Amino acid sequence: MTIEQLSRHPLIALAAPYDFALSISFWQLSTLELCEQWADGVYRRVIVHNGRPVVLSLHQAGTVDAPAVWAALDQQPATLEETQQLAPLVRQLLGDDADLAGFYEAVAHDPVMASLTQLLRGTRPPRSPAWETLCWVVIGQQISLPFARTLKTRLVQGYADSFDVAGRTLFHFPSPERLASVAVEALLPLQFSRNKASFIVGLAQAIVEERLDLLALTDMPTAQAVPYLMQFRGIGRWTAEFTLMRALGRRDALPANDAGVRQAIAALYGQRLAEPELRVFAQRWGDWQGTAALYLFSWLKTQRLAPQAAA
DNA sequence: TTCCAGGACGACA
DNA sequence: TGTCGTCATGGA
Repeated sequence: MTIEQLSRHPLIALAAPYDFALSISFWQLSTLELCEQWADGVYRRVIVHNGRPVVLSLHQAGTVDAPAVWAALDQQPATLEETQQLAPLVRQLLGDDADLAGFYEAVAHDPVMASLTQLLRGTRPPRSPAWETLCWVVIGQQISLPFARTLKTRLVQGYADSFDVAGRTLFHFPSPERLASVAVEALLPLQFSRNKASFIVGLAQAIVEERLDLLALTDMPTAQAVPYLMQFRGIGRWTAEFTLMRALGRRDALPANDAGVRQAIAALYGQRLAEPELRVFAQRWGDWQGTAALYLFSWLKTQRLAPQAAA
């Protein structure tokens, strides 16, 4: 399908450079295909629109240097009015405010990171809602990615609404209200540890009881948001930083204790660093350490996917 | 069998 | 404040 044909639809222009496919497939090994999907060049996620859950589909239209998407709601192309209404959310979902050019310039002095920015040019990982992200990250604490994925799948299969789209099942992540009412014991048969189950339920209850305000994170600098999150049981520094990086796209939020970050630095820079040393090491990226971490993750993803793609 | 995974918490010195 | 044991499972 050509751009001309696609241009029948109202377009949402995005900041360049932006590689839609590269960016969306970023989380392919973790959360993708449960609450968000990437198939046939289309990104799908369930959103609440005018008070009801609908399947939002984003179709690529444009190029890396002139990027744009067009939207559909429940498989029907959005009207001009709907597109205008959806544009801010779409831009937020796609991390359109991330200043990639600024990042590339800031790390140009680091040959390794500079080569990554060339290899992954236009990568701007999609963001997911803070509550959904926080749960994903808590689930992912300490366990392997495949097992984390198993737990995530069981959680959404048990507690999320599902939508059949293009022959696939798409889940709408359960709200805090839904998970706050779940008994910790009910998650144990899903192979959640008691700690992990109580963290998830407890955080949901904190939101319902308005002790935890994830919306307030938007207006907090990262240095304030990290200790704010860490007040709550189940959220350590890694979880706070990972959530801020993933959900809010904080360029200065570096999950320095992350095994993936350490692994990527060991592979690319030849240095196996513990958390304190890694934080010092990361100062070379200035306040772009979170964005740099995303590029390290993205590079790791290409390494992990390569053998599977060849198989 | 041991160690490591996209850790956090609580006890203890 | 820093260290260590514990939780919990799967895979290499």
